[in-house]
Amino acid sequence: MATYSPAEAAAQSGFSIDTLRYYEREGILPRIERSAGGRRVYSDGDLWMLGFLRCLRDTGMSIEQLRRYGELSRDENTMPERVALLEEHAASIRGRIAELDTVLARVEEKADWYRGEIRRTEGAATS
Amino acid sequence: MATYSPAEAAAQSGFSIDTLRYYEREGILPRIERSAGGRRVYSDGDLWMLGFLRCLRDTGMSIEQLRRYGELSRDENTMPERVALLEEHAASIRGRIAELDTVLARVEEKADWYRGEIRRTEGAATS
DNA sequence: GATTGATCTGGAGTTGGCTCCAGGTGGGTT
DNA sequence: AACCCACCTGGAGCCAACTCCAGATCAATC
Repeated sequence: MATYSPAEAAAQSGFSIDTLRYYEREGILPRIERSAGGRRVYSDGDLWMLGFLRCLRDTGMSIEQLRRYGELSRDENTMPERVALLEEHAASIRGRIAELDTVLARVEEKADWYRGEIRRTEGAATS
Repeated sequence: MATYSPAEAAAQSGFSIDTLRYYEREGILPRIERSAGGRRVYSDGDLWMLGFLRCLRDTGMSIEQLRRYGELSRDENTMPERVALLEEHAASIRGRIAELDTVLARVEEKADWYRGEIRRTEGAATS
């Protein structure tokens, strides 16, 4: 199993080093292994978790919920809860997509309307 | 043309009264008409604008961009800029939808995997 | 005309989620 | 052994976007 320095973990996950420490303090991440000298040593598993956390975060899961997921992930017997949490999040993503679809249509409609107005105005000026 | 009190404008737009004042201070909204006594009186046009601003805001447009849109809306000759701004926003919405689609698949996959694990573990316990 | 509730103003405070800082240590290189 | 850069800790600071507050005013009602 490979190991990673804080800088590598940050580069690969897209979180900043400060954010990685913050997530650990907040209990989103487990206590990360340390080297003899006290530096953090991230494992493949940690990186995997980070990748998934980034997905959740990027799709709007709050720090509070992230912490809940992190805590559950440290207990083997919580898979049903994790499923529930993920399904809830999936539902919120679907809702969000629906909302975005609706607004996208409205924004495009409005842009079209403006384009029509512009043409109309140009026509008036030229006639 | 109907008119609306701050409370009505808030109720219909979904913004709080404080937010309406904030948006006006920030130049997102135009200076709203006042009654003899100095109270704000919102017009149908204002409410329409608020409805659209809410769509933009809810789909992640920043206050900064909202202000830009608001400012442009006060000048008749800026329709091309408004179109550009809306198209840019439409593009960002489309990008966001694509991202959400991707993550949604991944989250569902993970939930499925957990469900598989749960079944496996139950099976082991029962056998 | 007194009460009550909505609204006014300018400015301070809050929240979520980081981000930065000071002062100190680790450890590979010259 | 001296250098230097990455990293450590605890805690302060920051940013966007509101949200709340104090003290005053307006307007409809008793």
